Amino acid sequence: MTKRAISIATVAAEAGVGVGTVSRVLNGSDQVSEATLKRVLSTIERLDYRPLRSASSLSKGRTDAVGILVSVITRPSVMARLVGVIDVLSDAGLDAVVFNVENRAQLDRHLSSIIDQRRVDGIISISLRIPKERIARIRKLSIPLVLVDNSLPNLPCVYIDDVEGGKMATEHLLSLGHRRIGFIGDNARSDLGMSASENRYAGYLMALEAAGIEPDFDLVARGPHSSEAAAVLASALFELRKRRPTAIFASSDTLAVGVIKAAQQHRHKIPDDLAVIGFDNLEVSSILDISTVNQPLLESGIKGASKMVSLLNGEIAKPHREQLVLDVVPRGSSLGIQGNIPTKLYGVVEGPHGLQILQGGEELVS
Amino acid sequence: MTKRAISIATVAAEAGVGVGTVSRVLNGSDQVSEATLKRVLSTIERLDYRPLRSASSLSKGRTDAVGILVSVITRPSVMARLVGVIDVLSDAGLDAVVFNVENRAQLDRHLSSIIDQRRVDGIISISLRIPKERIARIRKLSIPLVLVDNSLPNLPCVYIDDVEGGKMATEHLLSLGHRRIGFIGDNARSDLGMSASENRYAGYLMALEAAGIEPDFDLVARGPHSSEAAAVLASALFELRKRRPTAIFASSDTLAVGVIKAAQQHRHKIPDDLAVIGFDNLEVSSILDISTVNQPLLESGIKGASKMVSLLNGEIAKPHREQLVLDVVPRGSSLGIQGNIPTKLYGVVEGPHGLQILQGGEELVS
DNA sequence: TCCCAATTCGGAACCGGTTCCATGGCATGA
DNA sequence: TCATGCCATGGAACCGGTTCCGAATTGGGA
Repeated sequence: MTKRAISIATVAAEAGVGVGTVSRVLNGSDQVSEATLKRVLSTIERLDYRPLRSASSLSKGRTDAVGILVSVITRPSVMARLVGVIDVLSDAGLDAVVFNVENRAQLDRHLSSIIDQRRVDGIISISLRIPKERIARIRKLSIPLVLVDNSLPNLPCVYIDDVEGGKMATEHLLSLGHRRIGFIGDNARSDLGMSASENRYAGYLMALEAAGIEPDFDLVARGPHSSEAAAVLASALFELRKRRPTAIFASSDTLAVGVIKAAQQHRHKIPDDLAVIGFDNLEVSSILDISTVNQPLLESGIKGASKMVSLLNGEIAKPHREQLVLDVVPRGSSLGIQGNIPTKLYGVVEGPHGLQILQGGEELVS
Repeated sequence: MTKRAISIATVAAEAGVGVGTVSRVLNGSDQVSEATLKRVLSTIERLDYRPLRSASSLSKGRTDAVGILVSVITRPSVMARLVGVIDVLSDAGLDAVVFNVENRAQLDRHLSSIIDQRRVDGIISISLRIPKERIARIRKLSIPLVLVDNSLPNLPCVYIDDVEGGKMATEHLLSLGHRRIGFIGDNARSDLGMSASENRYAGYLMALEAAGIEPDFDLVARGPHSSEAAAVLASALFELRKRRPTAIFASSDTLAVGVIKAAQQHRHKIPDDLAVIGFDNLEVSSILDISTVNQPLLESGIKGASKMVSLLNGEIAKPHREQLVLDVVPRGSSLGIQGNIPTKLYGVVEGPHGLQILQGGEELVS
């Protein structure tokens, strides 16, 4: 309706060169003489010309965008990974197209639209299991696929050993002398294949067995992934009275928060009456002084996206499959040492309108 | 390298029709006879053909993608809005391209690349102020722009009245008899223009003035947006001994968590020694029984994205500028009523391997 | 039986870049 | 001086869809 947007032809005409030359300038070819380069660049500048993305996508045969499949995105752990992924892609000049997946049907719909329409150059899957037949199809089209927080043979992925993590958490409680250790985890969701909680449960069982303790399934409870649900489940475990657990391993910090809240309601002192350990080392566990198993969340996203960038550059992702390390972070909820608030580098100063902590003390990522 | 992907020409040849006809079938034109329609459809099915996104983008002149600019994405409040946006866009068949913005330079870089290369059809900005000159440019190119958690004249936006919210929170504390009310908020960040905390502070001052209370700037503190920082600041306020606040308004729930933690460390009973109210009504405030001001986070994303969908369909976004309502959610941290854990619909049942809360009781969004 | 309008359809032109090939100019070496 | 070769360059062909125009077919009415 208004005047037509300037195209590469306009620039070429204006600069008195051919379209090929302008294209070469845009793509930084060295086949252009100094003088022409300068002239074309100044024309581009003067006309404020930018090549149209979809046109270059069409002829180049790639989109410079990466699709990110994310399970229930609201979980803080998932989010941390996502942030890592987005930041790396953005630095590499790639668009991050995010697809939120909440059930199997959505997963299928998104996958087929992504794959078949080639709207992205690669796919990163976060905390999600992709069905076998889809993987085969992706392979056949040779679209790079990277798994984050998941592992499959022959595919580049970044993952942790959830079984080992569950074992570590349980061993921590065992080492403190606990024998009746409860487990609170997520409902198994076979549709999306988020198996972290169940794997941690497996580790829990292994640790108990190694310690010669018969597992008591009355101390095991599962529910939706929310603090509220965990609190309800913990309350149910407390109803066992004498037979109640002296310690609980919650398969994520979000659940651990609920457990602690329930314990407070029931007037159980932490950690004397009930020790608690969570998983993930979310910010909330630090401030609430909850023991946990640390896993590098942000890092998993960063490493996963880096692999994708390598693959798109035709390189081979250096460590093809990468397992990140876990470590127990003991805090007040199991040790009972009154941990002080971590002041880190924070320095409180007198500001213009009250007290102030100056920025930069903040844990900035990049 | 391998056999060339099938194109619309292949389908046309195979079905014995012209490319135009195939295109009409793809786009649901009614200018196609029943018989041809069926034949083309079956050919498409047989060849498993899908039109290439970038090709159709080029000729249609649109990308069917929306750019989402997000401030520091890690904040739960921002995340909730983002989820709302993504879900609505996804339902409308639009790609969500997410850009994480952590400083002014990034904002500029992303904006120019988005706008100039026309890689998206519209832009949604979440909790972010777009510089005036950029807005002008976006307007000139007539690219739809929707603001979420921000408001500017003549632009479609979804927002709340932060000043009013700050007033409501403070009035809640005043109504409980508190006179020495502290404020803990974020550092002002002029670069990204996230002014929510400062606006809530303005409301705090207004409420105090309306109650005839002289503001005491010794009770005001600002720092980075984290629980840890808030805990440190709250501790500093407690050092005032006799002059210390009897209540604190934290400009977000994340900060309120830190305040409560600090109070516990200092052996201040909540709410008797110290009442606390936050802002946002995050999940954590519910489980920790923290009073707060509820704002519809998910809804803001949903409404913002809906406006975008309307705009892209050439319609006019119905309520052009939409202000969402706030309401105080009084909980234990100010009222002191021992709120029980909200059990909602949760029913605990005996599962195959321990107790279980069946899914569906979970607060599913869509 | 003939004419006109409506319906359906084929295919060229086009969207705006990229790439490859042919060309012309210049320098170098014999 | 001429042959050789390299480098810079113009421009056609192409990427894979969409759209529009003109043609062919059909049906109905006179």
